[in-house]
Amino acid sequence: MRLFPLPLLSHVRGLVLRTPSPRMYAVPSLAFTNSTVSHSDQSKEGNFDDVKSLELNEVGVLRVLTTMRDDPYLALSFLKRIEGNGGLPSVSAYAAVIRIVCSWSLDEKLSCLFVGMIRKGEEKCGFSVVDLLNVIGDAEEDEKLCFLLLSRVSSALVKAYVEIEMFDEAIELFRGIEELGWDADAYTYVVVVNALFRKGDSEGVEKFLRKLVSLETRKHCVFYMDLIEGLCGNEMSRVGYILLKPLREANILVDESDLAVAYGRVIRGLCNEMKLEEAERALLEMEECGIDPDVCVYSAIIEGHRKNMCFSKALRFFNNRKDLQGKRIINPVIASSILQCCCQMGEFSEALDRFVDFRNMNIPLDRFCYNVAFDALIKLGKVDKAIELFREMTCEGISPDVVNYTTLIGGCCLHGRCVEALDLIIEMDKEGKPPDIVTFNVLAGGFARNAADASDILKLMEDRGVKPSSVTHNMVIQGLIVAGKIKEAEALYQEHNKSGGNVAGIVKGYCEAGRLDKAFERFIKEEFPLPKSVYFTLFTSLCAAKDKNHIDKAQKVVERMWELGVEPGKSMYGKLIGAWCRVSDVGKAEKFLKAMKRREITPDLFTYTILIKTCCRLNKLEQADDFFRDMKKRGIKPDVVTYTVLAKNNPKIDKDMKACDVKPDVFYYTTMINTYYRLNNENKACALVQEMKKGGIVPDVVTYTALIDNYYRLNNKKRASDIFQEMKRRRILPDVVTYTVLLNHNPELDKKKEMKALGIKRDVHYYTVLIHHKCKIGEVEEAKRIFQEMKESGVKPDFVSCTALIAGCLRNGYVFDADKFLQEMRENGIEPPTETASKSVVLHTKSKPKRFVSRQRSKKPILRSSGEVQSSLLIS
DNA sequence: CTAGGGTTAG
Repeated sequence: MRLFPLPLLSHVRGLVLRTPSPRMYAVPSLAFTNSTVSHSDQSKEGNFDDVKSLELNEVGVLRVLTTMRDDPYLALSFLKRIEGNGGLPSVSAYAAVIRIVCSWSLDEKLSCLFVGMIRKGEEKCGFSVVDLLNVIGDAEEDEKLCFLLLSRVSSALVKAYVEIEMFDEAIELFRGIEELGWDADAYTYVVVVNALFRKGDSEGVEKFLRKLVSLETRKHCVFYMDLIEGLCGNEMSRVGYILLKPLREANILVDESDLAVAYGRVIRGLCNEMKLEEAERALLEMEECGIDPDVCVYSAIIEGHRKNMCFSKALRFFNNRKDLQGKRIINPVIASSILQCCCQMGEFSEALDRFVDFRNMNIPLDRFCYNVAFDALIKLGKVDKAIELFREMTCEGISPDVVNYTTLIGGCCLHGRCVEALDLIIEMDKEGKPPDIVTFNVLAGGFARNAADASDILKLMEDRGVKPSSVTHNMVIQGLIVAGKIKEAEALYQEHNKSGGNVAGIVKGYCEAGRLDKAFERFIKEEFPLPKSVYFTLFTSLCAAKDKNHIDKAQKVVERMWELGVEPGKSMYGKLIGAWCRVSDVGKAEKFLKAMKRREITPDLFTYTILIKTCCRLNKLEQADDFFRDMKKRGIKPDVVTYTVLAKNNPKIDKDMKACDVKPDVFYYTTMINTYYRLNNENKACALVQEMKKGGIVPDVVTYTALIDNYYRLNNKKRASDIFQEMKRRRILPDVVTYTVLLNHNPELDKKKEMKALGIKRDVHYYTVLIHHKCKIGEVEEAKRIFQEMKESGVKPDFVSCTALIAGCLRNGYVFDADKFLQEMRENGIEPPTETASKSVVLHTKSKPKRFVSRQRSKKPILRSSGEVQSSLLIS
């Protein structure tokens, strides 16, 4: 942790204003005679080489140092040089240098000096730190000056101790300073808090802070502002946050704007440290005190969530803030964060809608916002619109920069519009914003993947003096493979792979082209370590695949990295185990886990949680328990997520969780409550609802939906609809699942309009309930129509929905339709059902593919074969 | 280098 520099503090204290010239090693030989040195002599000649031979006596050294009063760097190097030559500067020499350095406010240098001294040790120095302080003190006659000097020196010493992690010494020394009534500045306090913090002494921190705001030791407002700045600038925003409340209550920050600044700083600090929950809490607190947060606070929180990959949290925050909806205070920074969130979630149309909204609200938008917007258009395949928007931006007076152009050029290339891409390059030249290497790389790669001649672009680059790099070649090679031009890719590879960096393009190209086996084949042949991104791309593609064969290969990638001594990223282990879990092969996962342990790699919380979840899903409860014990044994503390997974099968785990001081949240309670209802223990479930509310945890849509579902299951329609009303009263909007539950228990009530009004799209679950119901009451035509409607609205049928329809057709004698849909299902390679919801189906469909094949081959009348299918499908 | 949790359908 770096404590320096603290620019604001230095500034406030009026430091660093006088900066001596950084002249370091030009040193006069005259210094070694006992005569006085004049400044004009200093640069004349020589160095300190004669120090050893000269046997400078103490008086001599001191006298020389006196002449260096105006040049602290010179004094420092003089001292260093004496030491370097095996000399032993006296305590007085040190004292003299320190006084010089101090008078120039070079606090950092001072600390360095102390660090060196402490490292060297008392023995080797010939004096102790206390000796030194005494000498320094004695040499200053003016009491007031002495006071100041010692304060500053001890502060630097405290800092030095912290820097070499001698926390106790630092704290002790600081207490000494306090007792003597010396004046330590805010910066020193920051250092001491840092020491306590790093020692893990949270009680000490609190005590320290309490004292700091107590009446006897109260300081000036500026001090506290500096303190907060220092804490937040050094990753101790939490401490800064703790400080706010007492400061406010003791009315120390009288000026409201100071309080606003302090809160703002703490919130921004918390966001930087990714402590978003606390940041939001601080924001609430701030508002409760009647302080208006400024726009930077909002953008910090939104951007913090985004960087944390919590996109929906960012959006939720934005949507729920009234003042942000009041449009008044949205600035381009917030706007671009929000747009980017949408894009990173893959919601490109949403991003565009919001962009348009922003624009209609007359919010000033900058080229960052525009860039996200036309990138979104490109991702949606609307290149023309993207170009249009690009032009509009220019009309709005924002002239595009190289990045804007590059985005657009990449977009053109991605959609096969190389000519336009090239036109844009020409335009860039005309506008005096010549393309850089990134632009050219994008263009060359884009040409290649569109089967255009990328070598033209390479030539163009050369002519321009932009030298193609290995990145360029990789992008072209990758593009060629994507375009299916394997031979050309290989040729280019042969030509440029001298440094060995271009397999990347080959492997990535095959990955992108979906030819994972080919990619793996090339990869495994390489004898030498590859760039990390290659391992990662290949590994990720293999992991994402559905069959075990590919996951096996993903594992080989990791093993290869081990062999070659390339450190796989931490996340790769967890991802691989996650992949094995996804295909329900806990055996393989466990085997790999053992290999990890042999390498002394401890699986992390995520990994254990995935394993436990999978075991629970597969009903291997003892094994889940084994993992649970194992993680505890290894000192990995299960968190609320782990407990949620366990609670699904074993609600009694609640005791253990509370014993471990893990706080339940709304997810956890929802699971628990649901589990107890399923176990027919309504009392316990109700008790939990109360406990949750008492604990200040607010039930959300999911909780309410679960409650509604469970009361319908208990045949208590009244209670179910009461809960639905309560939910509405609390302004918690139902979602598609809520409506699915309602529909499932009241199949006649398709609340199509109501949903539309709320902007809720019907999903595959919802349609399935509809289809199933229509089939059940014999309205197969209607079911077919709904199935069609579903497809037309862009909702992909899945295994369950198809099965429902086919079964319904068969049951009602629509044999031809059943066959038609069956075939359609096969053609679409319908994904197998996922997760627990369809566990029973998985079990029953294991033998299904065979039957499908035999049916196809036999070409016998549909009736018979459908009968076969029927037997496997109609198990309820 | 975006890995883990809650509610719904046959």
